[in-house]
Amino acid sequence: MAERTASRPARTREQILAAAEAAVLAKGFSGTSIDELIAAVGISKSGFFYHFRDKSELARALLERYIAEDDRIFDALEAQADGLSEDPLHSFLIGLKLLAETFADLPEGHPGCMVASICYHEQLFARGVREMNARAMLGWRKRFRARLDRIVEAYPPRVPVDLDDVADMLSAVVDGGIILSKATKEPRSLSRQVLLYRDFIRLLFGQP
Amino acid sequence: MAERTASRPARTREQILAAAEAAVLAKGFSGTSIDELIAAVGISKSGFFYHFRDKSELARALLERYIAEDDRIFDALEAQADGLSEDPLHSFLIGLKLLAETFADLPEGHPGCMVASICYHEQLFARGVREMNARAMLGWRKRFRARLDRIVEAYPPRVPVDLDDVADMLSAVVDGGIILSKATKEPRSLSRQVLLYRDFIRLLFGQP
DNA sequence: TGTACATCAGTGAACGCGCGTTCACTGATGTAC
DNA sequence: TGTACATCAGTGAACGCGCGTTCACTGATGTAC
Repeated sequence: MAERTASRPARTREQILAAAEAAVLAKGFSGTSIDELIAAVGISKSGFFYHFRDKSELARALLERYIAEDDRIFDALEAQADGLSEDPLHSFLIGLKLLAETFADLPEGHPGCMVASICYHEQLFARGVREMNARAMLGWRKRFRARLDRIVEAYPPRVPVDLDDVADMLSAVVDGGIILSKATKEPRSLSRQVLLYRDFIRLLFGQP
Repeated sequence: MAERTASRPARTREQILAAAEAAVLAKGFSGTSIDELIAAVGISKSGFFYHFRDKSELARALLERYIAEDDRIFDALEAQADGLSEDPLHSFLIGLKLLAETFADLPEGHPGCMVASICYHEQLFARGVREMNARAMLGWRKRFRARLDRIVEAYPPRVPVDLDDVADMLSAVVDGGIILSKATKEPRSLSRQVLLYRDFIRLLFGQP
């Protein structure tokens, strides 16, 4: 019975962040109270303020954690795809397929994108948080753009496109697909949207 | 000087809704207080509760108004596009171009999609609001799907696709494009994403 | 090996402000006869 | 045309609860000598 208090090192902070992420994605930042977080984790209110100076520091940490985790996932997916094909187009297409499968494997559907949630709360946060959000989005652009640059060397696009826009479109389709899935309560929609983006890439760079 | 109180029929309700929409899209629903709305409109708190039983009725009215306005905009765009071409594919492509221009004409960028905002607050609202959200999204699917059905009669798609997914993709690209624009603070991104979706449609149904 | 001190990871109680909501009331306009 | 009543579009004051935040304190573990 004392296990709940035992064997709990600095993992409390991580538990707070996990509870906060789920709550914020489901109810928004202002809709999430510190009281409900400490109830979920099993600490006192002062325990929360030991880990975070104030609520806005929680927002910062939440976004930081989300971006790092997201980057980790993309790194792993890209490495896996690159191991399956040396051709830049095929590797990208494989990566998209893997991404779609990752999304399809979430039984309850994707819980939501923290970057998107913060976009719809932007006026609540200090400039630092909004800049972090922008950097994350631009980081994904850069990541996907690098792959597109290698693709166009071998496969000229069949219509003129701005490669930054094509890179951005993956972020847009994922964020939009999440909203589509959430609104319609059809968890599968998200992965189907990613596969449609994959069709676009195939049509755009595929041989005529 | 008394003009502020004069000539103000049932327009107060509309002013409350306009102020609420802007605030909710910028700060989230819980982050928007009734106090700030009545300050913006210039009425007392009881004046607010004369128009809305409670705050959750405001959410319902906000979503209802947003969906109606959105439908009105799409009706107008489609009518305009249909006036410019009788061919279903060309008309759809024209409509997408007009939509992109509409977005490009918003100097501050798109203020946000109420359906998306509510998705990221879903646990806050009663079932009725969430169902309204789902119906709105499915309504857009039906609207765009009807156009795609007419397109495939004349232009067989060059790769096999589910037309509901292709219809959904427009909603996803718009919602995702809004988030992309908001996060990066690049208002033009949204209309560029719509034009990329247009490229996809052209590639998908265009002659080889 | 023992003692002194520092740090870590919290507890418990209190505070005060802002929030959504209620209630009795009101002046202006509309309608019936 | 005048009077009685009803409805519309609010006002003003009060309430109480939940929220984020602060502050003094604490027991367990780590480190220096």
